[in-house]
Amino acid sequence: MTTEPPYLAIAAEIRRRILAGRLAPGDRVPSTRAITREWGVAMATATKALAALRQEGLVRVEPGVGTVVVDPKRTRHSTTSTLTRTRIVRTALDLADTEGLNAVTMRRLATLLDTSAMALYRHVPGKGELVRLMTDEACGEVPLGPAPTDWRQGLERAARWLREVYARHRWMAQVMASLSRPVLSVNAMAYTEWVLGVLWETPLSPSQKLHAHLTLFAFVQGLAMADDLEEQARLDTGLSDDEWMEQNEPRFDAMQSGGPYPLLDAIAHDGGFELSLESLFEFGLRRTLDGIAALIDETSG
Amino acid sequence: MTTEPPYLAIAAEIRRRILAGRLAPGDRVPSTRAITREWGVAMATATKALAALRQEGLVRVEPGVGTVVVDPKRTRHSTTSTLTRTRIVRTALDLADTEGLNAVTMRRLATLLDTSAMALYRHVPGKGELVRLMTDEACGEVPLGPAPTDWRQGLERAARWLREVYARHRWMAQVMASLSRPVLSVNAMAYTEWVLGVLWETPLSPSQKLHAHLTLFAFVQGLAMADDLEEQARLDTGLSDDEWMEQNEPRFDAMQSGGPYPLLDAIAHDGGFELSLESLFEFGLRRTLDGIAALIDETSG
DNA sequence: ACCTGAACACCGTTCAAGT
DNA sequence: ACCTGAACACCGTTCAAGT
Repeated sequence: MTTEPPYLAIAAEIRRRILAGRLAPGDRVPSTRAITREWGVAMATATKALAALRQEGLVRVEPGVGTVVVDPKRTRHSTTSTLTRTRIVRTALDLADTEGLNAVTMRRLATLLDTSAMALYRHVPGKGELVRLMTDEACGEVPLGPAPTDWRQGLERAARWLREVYARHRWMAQVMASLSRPVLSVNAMAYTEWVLGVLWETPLSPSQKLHAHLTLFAFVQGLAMADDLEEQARLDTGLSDDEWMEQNEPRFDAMQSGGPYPLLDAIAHDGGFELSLESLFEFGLRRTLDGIAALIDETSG
Repeated sequence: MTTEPPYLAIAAEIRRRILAGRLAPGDRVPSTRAITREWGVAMATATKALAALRQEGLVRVEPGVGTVVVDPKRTRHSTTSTLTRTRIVRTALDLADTEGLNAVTMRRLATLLDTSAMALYRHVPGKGELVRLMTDEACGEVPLGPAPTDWRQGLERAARWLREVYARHRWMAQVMASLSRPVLSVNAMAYTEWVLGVLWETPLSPSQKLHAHLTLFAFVQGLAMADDLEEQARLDTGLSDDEWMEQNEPRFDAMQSGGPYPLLDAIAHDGGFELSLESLFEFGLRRTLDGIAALIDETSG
């Protein structure tokens, strides 16, 4: 038996653990750091050992997790579909929807698409532009339909359309809000045009039409931001809203010492009166439309 | 002359450049990378050379910039004020106000406070909690004053209060919005209590009171988000809104091919009818209050 | 008691090199 | 033409060590 290089010996040992089932598919194999400790070798040796296993196809680097055991049953995308801008944008969209915008990193995206991070830059100039493409794609998913003749029905449909887009893609609340630098999105522009068209027959001045549109937009945007923050909190902490409230009860109690809040208390003890973002949307939508109706009455009267 | 170690020779050369004025205070000295290229030495040598200069007090590491020449005139905080939670929070607040929330990193904060990043963790459990402390501090800056007896005046004052808080600290739009997991802030709770108090004498149900409050909150939040995104864009790109518009004109023109937008065009060519977030705030505030007034009339009538 | 340095596991992006 | 690897200059946080 010739003296085997240490890195091969280490790779062999980890291979044995995998084949014996002691390390199941998806499990993390020892990190380079762990290997240096366990075998008393240098980092370079540990890295080489893992690289050998990676080359064999036994393990794979999962960004954000570490090096994990590959599942041999999961038939790897043998039809290595070519990398295209659309494929990148769609994958990024899915990722943002399920794990939040923070999870969309070039490296993570690259492993999902089975390429290197740098290959993405051949199809997309950078992350900023990628996010812009994602918003445009998202705005194109839901059709607006023909504009109703009644301005109120039209504004209401526009608000519901926007709310649905945000509901499908909560992360969009973080990027859509800019008013003076509108998102360079064909589909977002079509939406604005649609709303202005709906208001065209009203006696409002062009400036008032734009203000009316953006008032409703800001309200829906504020709600979407709340939606997004809560979703993000759920993903980050793994806690539901109720669990979070329960866990933070002592802190809320401690804050009571800063002064009594009888009205807030009354509401909290009634369980927030079935307050949901859905009921808030319906309430606020009606109030805002009533307010705009008052202005239109005033102007035409 | 004994053979000087290479790292000392390199340090001496850079020192000469500084003393000769070829490298002025604030200028970047060669990075470790640049040193390896210029002198053909290993990274370890380059690092040791810079460390020597740092120890002398001639240069200092400016996170996000590199190693820069120290200004000897700027009398360094000789009264090394002790590190306290308040001092950390105030410094973080200033930093977020001037450079955005993204600029608030533990390392950056530490150099501003003349300590190591890890020293901060002795006073603050982590970054999330730091941001929470910042919001509470910010909400405490502006006094709400006594509540008016008229609900409409009260709601209006609440909206203006919130808008002022956001105007002073644009980054807050990113963290305040959550409704089901309220920010654990004494001062934010006091604000909610104040608004509910203002609405107490109206004939609205408790649930409607809460909805009315949050409708206005969502609107102001949506506007604040726009403010923040625009500020952030200005900081990131260094472009004013007008410069940005000019630079992106070709892209907007290209989008026209996706369909004609006559109404948007008409507005764009009139310069947006003096649309500003300020005029939008005034417009939307009035509409929302009118809408709530309609509900109150209906309920009491 | 308080602070530090090195390390871990990440980021986006540049650049030179490979097929 | 397309993709890759190494590198740069960062992150937040843990841990063991220093004064």
